[in-house]
Amino acid sequence: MGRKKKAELDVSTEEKIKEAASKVFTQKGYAAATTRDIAEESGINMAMLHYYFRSKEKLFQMVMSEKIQQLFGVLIPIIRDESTDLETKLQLLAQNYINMLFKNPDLPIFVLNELRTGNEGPFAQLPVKELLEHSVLVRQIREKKKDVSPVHFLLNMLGMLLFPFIANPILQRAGVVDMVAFKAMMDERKKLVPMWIADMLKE
Amino acid sequence: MGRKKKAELDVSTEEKIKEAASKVFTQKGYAAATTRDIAEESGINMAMLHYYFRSKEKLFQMVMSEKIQQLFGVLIPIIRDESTDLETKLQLLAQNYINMLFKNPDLPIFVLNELRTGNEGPFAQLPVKELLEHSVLVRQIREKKKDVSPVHFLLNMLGMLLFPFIANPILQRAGVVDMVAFKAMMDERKKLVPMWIADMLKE
DNA sequence: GTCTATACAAAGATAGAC
DNA sequence: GTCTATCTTTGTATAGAC
Repeated sequence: MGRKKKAELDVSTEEKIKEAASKVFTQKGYAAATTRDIAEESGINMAMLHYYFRSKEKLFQMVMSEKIQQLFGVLIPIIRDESTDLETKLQLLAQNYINMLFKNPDLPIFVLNELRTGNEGPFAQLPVKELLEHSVLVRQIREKKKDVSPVHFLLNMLGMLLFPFIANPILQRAGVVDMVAFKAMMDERKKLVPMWIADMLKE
Repeated sequence: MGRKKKAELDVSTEEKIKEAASKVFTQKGYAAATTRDIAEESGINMAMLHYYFRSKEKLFQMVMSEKIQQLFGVLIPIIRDESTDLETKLQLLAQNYINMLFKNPDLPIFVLNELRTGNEGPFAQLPVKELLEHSVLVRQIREKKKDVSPVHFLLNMLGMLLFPFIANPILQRAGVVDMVAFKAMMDERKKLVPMWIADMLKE
């Protein structure tokens, strides 16, 4: 049994901790999550947390970096693709983003809230400025619509995709939709949102 | 000096605590906020917190109720107004909501995050179902556009209004906009968003 | 009503045995 | 590498004097 091997047959302890941390941090937020929660969730004890990661803070940084990648990573290749036209990009963005959000419904609020309350670090990774000002998508938008800043349309797009997931808990609790109806609605939006945005870019 | 009088010349202790609590809870979130923070911020000591409110939790409930009112209260009278037409409503919603969000930029993520992480209570106050299914605004939308659920348009509207404020910290840190540019952009959106929504409702 | 001092619990970190 | 037991700090709640 190689003790220091990184890739074991079963999931390594380090990986188990990371997964548990990811789950607990996302559900409760950084401040409310305790190392005891995480230890329990991963089936090991607190001493191991300290052995692998040195502190709650370090562990959180690790999780956060991944989450930010999850939240924006899908978008980047599509935005930069030279070979697809604007309409195609809008459709791909809507489909991929909604699919990703179905798998990680808590992600947006969690990330944005942690950012807001001070844990800012890992955002430096993202080439936000380039994506919003010099990407292929932005160039294509500029060609179509010269009198309004492309940033408006990107905010519209993301807002229309993300906001329903943010509002979902409220909608469900109020009985406006159940899980099935919400899923159906978001599937409709995969077609509707790109269409609406395309219309905004006309004339 | 009437000791039990509620309305004094200067701000009452109770009010000072509430204001401090509002500030600290909003900035840090429930879990990260401490009663020590709040006491210090309000210039009094922790014992007073317990004297006026019985616990951190109770104090939070109080703050939260107000926040939810702030976040949705402006919208309700506009949505229910029998005397205005659809276009007017869209314009009023955009203007009033953006103005409110300028004054309380942290509000949306804070409230939605606290809701997400479990403090659900005070949302029962809001007549969400009625507003989204039987309000005057919804009726007016249905008359214009019969083949798509009104909920889609309300999500679009709120998404386009709220999301920029949610994304603002990221935009500013990335250097896409500064405070002045963001303000200018949101002022543009007061006209643009109602226009876009109106276009979605055409034909 | 307001303060100082303190009880009590929870949480992060770590020592030391195996 | 992994565990149990414990130290230390921080946070909520409260007792008791004024």
